[in-house]
Amino acid sequence: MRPVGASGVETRQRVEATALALFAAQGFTATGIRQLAREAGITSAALYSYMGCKEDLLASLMRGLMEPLLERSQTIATSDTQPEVRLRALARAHVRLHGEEPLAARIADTELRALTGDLLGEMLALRDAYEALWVAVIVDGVRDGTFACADTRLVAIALIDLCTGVSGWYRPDGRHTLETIATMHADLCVAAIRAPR
Amino acid sequence: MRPVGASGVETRQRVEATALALFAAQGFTATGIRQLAREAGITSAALYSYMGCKEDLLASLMRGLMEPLLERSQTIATSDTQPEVRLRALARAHVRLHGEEPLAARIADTELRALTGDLLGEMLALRDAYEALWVAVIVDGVRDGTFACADTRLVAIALIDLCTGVSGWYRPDGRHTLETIATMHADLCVAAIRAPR
DNA sequence: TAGAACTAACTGATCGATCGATTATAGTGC
DNA sequence: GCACTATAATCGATCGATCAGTTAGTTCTA
Repeated sequence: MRPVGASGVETRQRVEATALALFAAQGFTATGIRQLAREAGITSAALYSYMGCKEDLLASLMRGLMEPLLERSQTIATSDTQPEVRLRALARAHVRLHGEEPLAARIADTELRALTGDLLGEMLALRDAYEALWVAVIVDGVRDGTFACADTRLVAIALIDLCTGVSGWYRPDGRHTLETIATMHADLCVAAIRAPR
Repeated sequence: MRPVGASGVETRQRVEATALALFAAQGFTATGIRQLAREAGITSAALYSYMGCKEDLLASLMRGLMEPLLERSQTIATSDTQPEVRLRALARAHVRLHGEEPLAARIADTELRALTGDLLGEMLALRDAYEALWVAVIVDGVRDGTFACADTRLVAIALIDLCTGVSGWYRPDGRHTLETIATMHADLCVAAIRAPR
């Protein structure tokens, strides 16, 4: 039964926003499609107009964070600037997106294990490509003497993790702007591996 | 039907080890008690000899990480040493335990949202008490001029997160000993917030 | 010392509930 | 009239937890 004035575009947005909120708050598996549908204002059967299956919905939400993050970061990592400038910009981009999209970030950071098959492969590839950008920038910095570190991959992961917690606590009405927070994290990253003078 | 030679002590250990592995690999909610029981070598009914309910089991696994972590860290944070020494030791303790107990760490880091009521309150209190130790040490370091940072809480969380990723990749047969990795992380933490000279 | 009584360590079956996904159908809007 | 946007009902399956019962191991007592 189609309600008066129903719009597929709006309903899709509601479904996605509801899924973001519920998956982030209680986890993918713990969110049943009946709850998702009810809170999106439709029935569970109607959900399948907007998603292939539940796992497809999860993957698309995660993609919604990972793809822009990777894109922004690829541009930064390949820019013709000093490694320190690039590392700062990588950190900023990471914190910014995690602050702008905390729900998607939280899902992307915790629900990889809910994915199977090709979807899992795809998300792992995005994650690995993203990490590789950080590694490359740090390697450049070590090579030109800006940075010093004993294990580039370990450090890249540690710094990415350092920038990741924002999604758990940032609020737009908090003490600092997201830009300030992003800068603080960038400062921490650069200071952490700056080579001794 | 009691099997010949069955031992409650051994069975309990198997249940806990199985739960650690499964909860960490696929998530708490996605791990059904029939699977847990089967892989522990008993039936789902027998599980209830070893846990109050599924959520109780989760909480006890998380407690198994959080309590020693908090204990070790309390001793460190209240020791009569310089803030830098204490921060290094906090980071080491964190990385060490996350490397020694990667499964419990992974669960503690991702499954808080599966808890409800008093259990959730308890775990949140442990987490908050733990964070407060880092904050206190960093505050001391800022006060005595060793450290410089604009927002102590933000930095404490960022540094804890920096040390947390180990549980995702450390393997005992890897390139570095856990002690070396712990030291690297401690170095990153101290360098990240050391005051300019 | 043997058997009864008890405790420990389970089992198969069941309960009430929910799960993700599908199907036939129906109202809406252009 | 047809594409869109839903619905109620249903399917086959699984969920966490409980219950009545069974076997193994230990202790007690006559």
